[in-house]
Amino acid sequence: MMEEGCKNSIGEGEIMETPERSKNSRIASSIAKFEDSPVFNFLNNLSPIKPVHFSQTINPLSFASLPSVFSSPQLASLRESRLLRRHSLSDPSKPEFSSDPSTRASVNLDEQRENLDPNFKNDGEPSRLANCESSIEKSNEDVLGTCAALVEGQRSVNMSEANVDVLGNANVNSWDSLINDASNLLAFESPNAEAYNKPVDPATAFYRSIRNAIQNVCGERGNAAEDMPCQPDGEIENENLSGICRGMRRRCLVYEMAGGRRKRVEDGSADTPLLLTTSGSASSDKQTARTNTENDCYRILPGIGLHLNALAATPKDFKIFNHESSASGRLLIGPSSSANFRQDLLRNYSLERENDALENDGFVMEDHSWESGHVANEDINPSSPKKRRRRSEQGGDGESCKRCNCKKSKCLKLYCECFAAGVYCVEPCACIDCFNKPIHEDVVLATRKQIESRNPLAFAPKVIRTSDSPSEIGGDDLTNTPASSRHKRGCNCKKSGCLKKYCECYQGGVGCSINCRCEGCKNAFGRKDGSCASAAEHEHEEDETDSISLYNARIHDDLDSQQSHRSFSKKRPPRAPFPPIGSYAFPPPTNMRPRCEEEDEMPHFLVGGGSPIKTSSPNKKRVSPPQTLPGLRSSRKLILQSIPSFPSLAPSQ
DNA sequence: GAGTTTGAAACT
DNA sequence: CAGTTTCAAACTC
Repeated sequence: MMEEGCKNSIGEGEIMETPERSKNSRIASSIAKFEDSPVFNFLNNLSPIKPVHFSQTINPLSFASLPSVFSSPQLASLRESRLLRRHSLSDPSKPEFSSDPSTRASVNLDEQRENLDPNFKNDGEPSRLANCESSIEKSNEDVLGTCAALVEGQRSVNMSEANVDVLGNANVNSWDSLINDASNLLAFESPNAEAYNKPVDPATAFYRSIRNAIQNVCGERGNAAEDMPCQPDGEIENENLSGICRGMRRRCLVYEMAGGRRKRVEDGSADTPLLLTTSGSASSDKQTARTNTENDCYRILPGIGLHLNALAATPKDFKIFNHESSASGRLLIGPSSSANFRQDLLRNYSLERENDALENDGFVMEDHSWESGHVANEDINPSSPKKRRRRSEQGGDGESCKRCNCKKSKCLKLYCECFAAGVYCVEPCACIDCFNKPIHEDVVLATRKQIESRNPLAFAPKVIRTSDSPSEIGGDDLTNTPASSRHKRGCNCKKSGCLKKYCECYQGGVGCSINCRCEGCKNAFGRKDGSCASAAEHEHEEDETDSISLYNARIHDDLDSQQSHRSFSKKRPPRAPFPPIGSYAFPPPTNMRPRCEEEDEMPHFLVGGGSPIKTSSPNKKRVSPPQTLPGLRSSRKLILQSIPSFPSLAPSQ
């Protein structure tokens, strides 16, 4: 059907070309004859091409980051110019200029097929092409498998180096090499003629190896591989990989959503890489259909652990993050765009794999890295309709991305959620005079450094796990309750009763502790005085006894699985490294350790002595969030992921 | 959408 | 360290 559709499409394409040559009556006449031919009619009756299929075919890895690549300014302009070129040659009324993406995709498909096989049009051998496409797809799968092996290998490395800075040299080398490979895979599809033609650099070598593999599969096509679908358009300007990387820089913090699907525990999702997805422009992103599905979104995880600042955005949006949205574009603050790019490649690759797992098993363990209390909060405090409305107002599917509205801080203070979360502001932000943008990277980094000099933990997660010190827990079965996590500094609420999101503890989904200086604490997650929830909450609690039991059970299960997973090299790699954040002055000074679920262990420098963290659990009994499973999951997430990783801070603590 | 409330962050 | 101011999110109307 594909080949037929293609044939049909091409036939139409030729027809469509005719108006341009209307001056040539001879040609017009030929075309008229062709249109009247039975073959033409037959072709016309064939089903249209499914552009998506082709898109997937040429996107073997389906990296979620691809969209970003294509949405990068450079490439966007390239695409634009390409469109313009075609436009100048054809009648705007033709399908290829249709606003209908599918139509356009079809045309592009034709065009790419022509590139793929210059003889396609003339010799009319669609079946051969189809075979080749199929083979290419198969080859791509092989490539994907290879990449999977690479990633898996890297995971193993990371597993064995669980406590080693992911950005450490050893890993960096390994990751670099791996990601370079992935980058090359990406280059495979990039319109980057220069990168393609550049001889002998490792990236090119890898790319060519892929090309050769595909060529082998499509052997009969001879040198067709030289004209792969990814073959850059002739008009495309030369761009090196770094250029692509630049296009990848816009990233979204992915805020997972409470209602997200539950990931399979067995797959070690606990260490799901931080899936900081690239977002790119929505339109182009949609072409990477699979990676842009809702399924993907919920697995994309923010890279900031439980930093409350970032967390705040989670409940705020409470929607499955849709990295497809350009509105949600988010660029992590960091000096190395290429590093970010590579990390994204891996993250997105992991995402893809998770996707596969989901599709295959239909059950993927949910990573709640960010929902934590938010989920619960949202449920508990469903004042959210308004919030949701507000968020939707702010940007549709990109809701899950943090957007600030800073007006005076220039987004260079912790007031700014974006800044505090370690991400650059993006278009959807309503900030004014924003300096939290890549172009002001120096300023951003300097400011962050300054803030950190004032408070080294300023960018550290605010909600931390305190269950690592059982002796200080006071017998509380911390592992069973959200109480095992605490706001590291405590809140200072006076009027909200710690029942609104003004309260960072509440917002973080944790109970107040003796660290808190709150007044009239009624925190549903646990009061400062350790008392139980209010009477009303008790009633609610009783109503949900079963839910709480289930909740506790789940927590146990999660913890158990978490424990067991740690010993498995099979486990996913630690959450992908948070892109280097130069401003994170933690030694090593220029790199912020990725906050990964792997590192749930609260660094003792935080748990132990110098930390203001309360390890004691004032609440023997914790009130389960007034929701059942969603809340439970969220709580679990909080426990599992609220662990910051700032080992380098240990000395100061 | 505008205005108010709130508490963290920043400042003194 | 405490008090005050600034700020932006959360919230209300």
